[in-house]
Amino acid sequence: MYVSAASDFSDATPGLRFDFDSSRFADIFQQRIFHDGQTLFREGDKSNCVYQIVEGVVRTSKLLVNGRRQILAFGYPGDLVGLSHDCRYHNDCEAIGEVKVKVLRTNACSACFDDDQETAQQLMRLAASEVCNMQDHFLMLGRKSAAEKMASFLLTVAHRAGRKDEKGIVLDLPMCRSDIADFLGLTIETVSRTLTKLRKERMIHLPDPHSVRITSIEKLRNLADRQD
Amino acid sequence: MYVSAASDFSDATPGLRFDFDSSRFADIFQQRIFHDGQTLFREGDKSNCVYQIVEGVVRTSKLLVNGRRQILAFGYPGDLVGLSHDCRYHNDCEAIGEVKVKVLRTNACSACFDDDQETAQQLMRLAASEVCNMQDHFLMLGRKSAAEKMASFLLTVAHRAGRKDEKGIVLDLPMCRSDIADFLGLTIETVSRTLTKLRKERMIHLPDPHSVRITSIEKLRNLADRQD
DNA sequence: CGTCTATTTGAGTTAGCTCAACCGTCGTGG
DNA sequence: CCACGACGGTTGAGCTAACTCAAATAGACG
Repeated sequence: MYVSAASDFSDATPGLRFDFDSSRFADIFQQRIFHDGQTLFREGDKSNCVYQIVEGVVRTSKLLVNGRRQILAFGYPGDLVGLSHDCRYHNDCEAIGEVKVKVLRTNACSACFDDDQETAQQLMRLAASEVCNMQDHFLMLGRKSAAEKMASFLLTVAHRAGRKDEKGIVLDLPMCRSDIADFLGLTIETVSRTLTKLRKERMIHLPDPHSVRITSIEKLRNLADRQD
Repeated sequence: MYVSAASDFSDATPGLRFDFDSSRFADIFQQRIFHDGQTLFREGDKSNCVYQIVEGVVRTSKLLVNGRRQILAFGYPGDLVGLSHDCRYHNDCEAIGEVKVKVLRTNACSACFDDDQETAQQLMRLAASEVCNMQDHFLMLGRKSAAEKMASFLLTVAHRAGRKDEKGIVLDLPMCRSDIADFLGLTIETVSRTLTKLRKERMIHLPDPHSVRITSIEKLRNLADRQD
């Protein structure tokens, strides 16, 4: 489970922000580093920690028996991963590159912080707002073309982690093509072709495979929710 | 937002059950009937009610600007719809056929029931378990073929609202083909053809368009999460 | 009986998939 | 230092699952 705690990621969750009060939780907080590809947790593991990303990016995913994979979300700084309604994690979570997290131990079989009503309410709102983000992901998976998916994805990352400079907006894509493919429900080839297509249509530059410069955010927005 | 409150819907949320203590909420509870196609709420509406389905089925959905639609979930008796993390609903919700609901007025801008910690915790767990259900829906939308989607869908409905008799499991499908199509990310034609295909492969009978009899649950299960 | 709507079925098209080749980068070992 | 293989990404060619468009069928209802 993935929860966005930053205010400026999704238009659907404006102004929502959540910072753990570290002093209050000093006894249960702990910083930790994960390296590229390392697992934070796996589906089915007993869940006794919630993680808040401090630096870097993680991916949460589910596997089908035959090896097909769906990436549920990319977790950026501020986001929470690992919330569960029972004692188990319900998806895998891995680091993409170097990732620094705060580890928050939860009491036995609950992520509700029974003893702290205020925090529980914060988590409730976060969970509800995460449901909201997931709903947009549904729309994308079920009802958008490859180009529309890619445009939506780039805009989301831009909104989340884009840096503005004189020539436009610059993004890092630390995840590999197969991560993007499994997030959007496409193949790596289609991801690659679609990026090339957006480049040829002068919406983006691709200085290298893991950097994107958005050169026309208007075109990209038109594509992401086209009217036809 | 949709929350499953019944224990036996998803294998991922075993044993989770939630019944509002009506006596405790007598002052804010109210029963209400909605007729086929009637709207419980629309995306963007101010959210001051949560609904628990008592009889019938509802659909929650989101619309793309161009009219494309994604159905997020079908709400069955026991389920909660209309939870929000802010003051607004983030999807549409309509009745399918005659629907009886309990209406639960929430205080101004919160579904957290600030004054009732126990209920707040229940809702938290429900929201988390709903996220869990949604994750399975992701896998289906992003990574399954039409036949696999249909098989998964039928099994889910069977688990939720199937009746067992001497010849197998019988389901009602009160929703129309276009609802199913928009839930699975397919077209109505593909839904229809896929049902016909499952019928010809002797997994189901179709006595009429809104009834299904599962004749081989094993075949259906194999198809839903095939190993190849 | 005619109209309307939902569903099914058929025929042809296409977006995205599969399979394969190719390219550039990087780390390793001779 | 270079050769080599591994890996991630891009591109091409052909295929196919699902889509679009169209027509046929079947109930429901006035």
